[in-house]
Amino acid sequence: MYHVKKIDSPIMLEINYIEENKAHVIKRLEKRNLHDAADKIEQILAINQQRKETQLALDTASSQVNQITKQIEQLLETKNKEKLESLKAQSRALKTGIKELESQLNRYKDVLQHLLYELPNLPHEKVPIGKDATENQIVYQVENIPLYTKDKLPHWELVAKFDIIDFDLGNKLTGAGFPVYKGKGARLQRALINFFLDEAIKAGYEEIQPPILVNKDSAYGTGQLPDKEGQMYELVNEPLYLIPTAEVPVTNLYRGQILSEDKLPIRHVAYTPCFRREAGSWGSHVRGLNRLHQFDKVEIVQITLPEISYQTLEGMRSYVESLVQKLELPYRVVALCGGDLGFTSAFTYDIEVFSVGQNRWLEVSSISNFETYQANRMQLRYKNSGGFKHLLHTLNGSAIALPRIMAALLELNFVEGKIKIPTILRNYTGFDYIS
RNA sequence: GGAGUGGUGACCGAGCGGUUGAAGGUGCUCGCCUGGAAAGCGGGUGUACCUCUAAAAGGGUACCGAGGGUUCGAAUCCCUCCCACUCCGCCA
Repeated sequence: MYHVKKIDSPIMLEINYIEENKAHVIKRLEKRNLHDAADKIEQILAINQQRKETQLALDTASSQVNQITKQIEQLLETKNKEKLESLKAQSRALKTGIKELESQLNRYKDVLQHLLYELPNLPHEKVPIGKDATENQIVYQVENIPLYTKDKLPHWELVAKFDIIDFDLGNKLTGAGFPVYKGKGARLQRALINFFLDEAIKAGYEEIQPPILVNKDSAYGTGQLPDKEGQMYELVNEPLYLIPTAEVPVTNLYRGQILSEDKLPIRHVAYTPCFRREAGSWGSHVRGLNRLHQFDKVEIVQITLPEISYQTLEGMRSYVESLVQKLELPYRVVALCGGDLGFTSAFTYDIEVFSVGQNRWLEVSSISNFETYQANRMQLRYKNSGGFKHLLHTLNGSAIALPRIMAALLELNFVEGKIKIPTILRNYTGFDYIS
């Protein structure tokens, strides 16, 4: 059986913060519309109190045993057998109580760990108030959104017309949500991947090719577990998960590390396929490439000092914007409101491109600052010049997820019966049109 | 799949029942030396939890892959599991 490593420290760090900032924590959690936030926090603190009391009782008893052991050591040479035996008996008697206390303590720790693992990150103060996606705040939008006209086709019609992506073949091989890219469709996708990777490398990100299967420790580290249990594909004969995003393996590269300041910031880019079960989220609005079980994504990850992480977030945002600009796609940037914010994130920007064939915005990138949330779970820290250890901040962003970019790109550039490839991609595709 | 070796601190590496939170080294750090550096010399340098503090200092407990057992006492002995490496086989 696979055993998730129990980590004492992050739990306790976090619990102390909660204890000292109870009102603040509850208020922030309520921003997520977590209505029972106060109850949850009270419950956590109550169990923590019991944990402390048990710890104290256990330490006291253990200390007594240690005292007796020392006395025995001294007595070994004098041959006072009776005294020796009575001390041994005393120690044995204490032992049963110790065992009881130990198992009690472990129970409290387990419960506490579960409760804390199920607590989402605290939203940053700038996160807009709101209950769902409709209340996200648009922070930027291009001025001229292309007009939807009847000659604009949704991408699922275009890809069928030009025979570049085949959903039926995917159904045959695997099932819904696993499309087959063919010919110029495959080449366009590969061109985009290479373009995104090259751009990231130019921007100073180091490329990584991680495993696309990860173990439980990794999935807990970045917070996919326990929150997204059931959303990941899990192997039946090994306790491994197919990654839902490169964020998982790439961030976990640094799990358990104490980095020196001169190594920071860490900047990585990785291209990987991503796998998501998307259980219960299918409907007519997710036709074609809009939602898939397997898709390709280029992901950027940064690990930075806490004091600059929001600057870093802005940098990542403008980097992703530069990509959609170079692809000449109309886009907007939204700040996710409390109700729409992901479980692990403290602040998230979504980049959405306009789909002229569907007359709607499509999310192509999500750029988040997790602050210390993931670092805390992963025990990812740095040592400053004074020798003090602090948790780092982790961030990541899609740069960019392929399917919807592909969809928007095909739809926008379908003019006069053929699809024009954006100038910047032509060196990568080796062709200028799909016709 | 078969056979074997091994998992110790930021890192390398000793220890194989009591004075070991853990030798030695590297790294880091402070001081001396120097015009400055290198070398050299001397000192310091694990983590977490509990307790005590306004805070620090202090006190206690636990931790040598994980879990359990033996013992007054376990890094050291026993059991189970996990992981890594090596050789053979098979295979991209």
